[in-house]
Amino acid sequence: MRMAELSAESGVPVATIKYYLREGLLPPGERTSPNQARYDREHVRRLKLVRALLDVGGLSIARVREVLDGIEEHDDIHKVLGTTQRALELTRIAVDEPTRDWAMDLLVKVAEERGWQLRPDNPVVESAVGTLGAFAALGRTELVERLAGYAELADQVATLDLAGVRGLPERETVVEAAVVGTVLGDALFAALRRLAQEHASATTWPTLPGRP
Amino acid sequence: MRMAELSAESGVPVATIKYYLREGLLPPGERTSPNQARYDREHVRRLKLVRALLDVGGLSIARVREVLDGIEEHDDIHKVLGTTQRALELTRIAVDEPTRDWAMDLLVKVAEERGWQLRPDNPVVESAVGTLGAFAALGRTELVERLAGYAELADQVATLDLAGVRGLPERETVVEAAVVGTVLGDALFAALRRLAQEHASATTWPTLPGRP
DNA sequence: CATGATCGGATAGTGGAACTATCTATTATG
DNA sequence: CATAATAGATAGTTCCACTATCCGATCATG
Repeated sequence: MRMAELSAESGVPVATIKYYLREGLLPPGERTSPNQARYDREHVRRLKLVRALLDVGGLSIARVREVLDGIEEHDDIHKVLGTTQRALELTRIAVDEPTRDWAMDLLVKVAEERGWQLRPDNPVVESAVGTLGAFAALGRTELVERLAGYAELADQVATLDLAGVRGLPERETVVEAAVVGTVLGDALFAALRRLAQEHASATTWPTLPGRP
Repeated sequence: MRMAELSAESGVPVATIKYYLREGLLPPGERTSPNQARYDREHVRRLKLVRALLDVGGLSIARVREVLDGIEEHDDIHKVLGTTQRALELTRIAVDEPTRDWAMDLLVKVAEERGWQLRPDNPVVESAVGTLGAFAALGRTELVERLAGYAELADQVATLDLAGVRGLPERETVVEAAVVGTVLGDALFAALRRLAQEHASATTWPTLPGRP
């Protein structure tokens, strides 16, 4: 397979493929002569993965490279997932000290309840605290009453997530499935949640009208 | 309150506030003379909302404007939520016809199971189909077996979401709470899901090592 | 009431990200 | 052998979210 075919197969323009090659998102093709190369299904597959991470996952080029490098090294699934989670760089919002402390306390309490262990260097903890802080800054503190409920549901979702990667044949498959599941999983669940919200909203307020 | 104080209060630079004013993300202050204006707590609050939508929600300036305009008009909570969901513009990925059909069939089946009604002009449906298509393109079709499970959990999450906005005093509060909940809720649940995944992963593969 | 800081508003500039286009020298193909 | 495609290098483009600079008016202070 040559460049033009790879482009046609994947739907990615030639110039863009060259850009991804330069950026290290796509391994170079197999050389057939000093300035010619050949590509295969693996390249098509990788290209689809890159587009999914970019378009669906909303990652930047630099983050995609980090994730892919993590898959490549694949010495420990936890490390790969750690890299992936870091690459997703959820939230980074500034919040004042008291709000931050409030949010951290809240999270610690819920985590204890669920048996989660929070390591302070975990960027996900930062994200969660930042998001909780943003809620608080907007006056939505009644969230507290529901947080434990969300945490319990998150546990159930995570169990389903794990079921999806358990029992896969090869370890590289496991790693890649975990990455895909992590990145695309958010987008999928968010969409399902919207549909469910619409349904719930329509049944709760069948024809809630204009002003009170 | 004048510009400098508004900036100090919100942590947003003066130049940026002016930019938001130009872009219509922040209503103009109350005129005290032809070229002076005064701002109040509402402006601080709005500014925090804007930053949350930008930083946590990851919306673009243009999308934030759409959402805010939706809140302003607030004639029907469903319309506001519709605008918000459109503004979140989840996924937009190209997928070939057969894959698309497969994904749509799958989604329709699950929606019927749950009593959700899918209107074809709903952009969320587009998102869901695109994401499912991306999974399929990457060979992760075993997702099918778990989709109904995710949908059920999405229903439960949505029920919790609704509980958070029900019983709020004023209707503008309801609308704003719904918007905040929709945008920040994704970020929060994604973070919780990560923490839960780490927990589940650590207990499933306590010390899963290098290569097989 | 003078004067220096701050203001609103207009306009222009900046830096990063993700491509996209052009060029050159080579290689493949009918 | 003529035409087209290729790899690789470099430069250019577009969009976005700011950021900086000016200007003339206004405020706050002594």
